[in-house]
Amino acid sequence: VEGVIALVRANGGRSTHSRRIVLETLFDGEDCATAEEIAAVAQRRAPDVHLSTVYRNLEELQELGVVVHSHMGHGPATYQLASHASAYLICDACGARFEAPDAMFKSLAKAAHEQFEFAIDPHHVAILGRCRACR
Amino acid sequence: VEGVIALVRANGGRSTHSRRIVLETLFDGEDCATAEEIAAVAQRRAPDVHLSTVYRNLEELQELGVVVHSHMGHGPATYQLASHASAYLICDACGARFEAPDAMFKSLAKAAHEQFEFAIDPHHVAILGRCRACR
DNA sequence: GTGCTTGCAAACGTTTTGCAGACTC
DNA sequence: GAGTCTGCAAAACGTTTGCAAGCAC
Repeated sequence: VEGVIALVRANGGRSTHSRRIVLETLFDGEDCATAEEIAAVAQRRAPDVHLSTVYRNLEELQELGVVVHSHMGHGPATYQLASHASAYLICDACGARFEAPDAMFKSLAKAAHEQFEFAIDPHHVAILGRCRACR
Repeated sequence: VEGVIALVRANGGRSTHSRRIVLETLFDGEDCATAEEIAAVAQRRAPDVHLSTVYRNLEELQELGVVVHSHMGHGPATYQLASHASAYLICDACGARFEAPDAMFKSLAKAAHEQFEFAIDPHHVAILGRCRACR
């Protein structure tokens, strides 16, 4: 937490109350929260932390490489610490979420590189499909 | 084109001017158009075809299995005939789009099924990453 | 005091919805 | 005539932006 604040500072940023609370929320909370969820939790500690401030801080933290976002099917984007990032499988019908090990994407990554010289980022968008129960 | 209209009818739908034009646009146009693009093309033939009508028709055609949509990175969703559906790789930086053969997803599909009994739909969301030029 | 940050409100782009009239059957 | 479909306007949704006041340094 303090380490990130130091990094923010090293890049000309400042150590503000809101920034700290957003960061703490990210470290405390479960993985993969939407901006709105993060704001809600942060507001329990400081009611004035505004949703737009959360968005702005998340964007800055992404530029610093501390945070990444991913698109989980149809809903809003979710944010998490870069160190916790992972790929997900999401059921289109019931929303069930499975954390997919990176190894699962190895051969897709290889094929994409061989055929198109394309480097996939499996964390950035969740793969949609159908879970067992919904099939 | 007529076949789909027949299918629509079989499901209690009606053969309207707008419906026909949206369908023709889908068959004529290139793959993967946004709702707005489809509306723009349709409006060249019939200026009154409204964007919301396009959305409504696309949704109905999806329920019938004639059309599918996919999410192409950050932009709006795109629509295409189910028979033309394919997976895509999209460069996060420049937007370059590569059509990925389904075979590329075979081992990911297998792994997802073995580990989670999850059936992936590789067409529904494009895989993001970086193309050669942007790396 | 400089200038980064914030809260708020208002805009944005995409998609959905409510409604009265128009159309298909 | 019954019921679907349309155009339009307005709302909804997630996200971004402009601005004046506030805070960190």
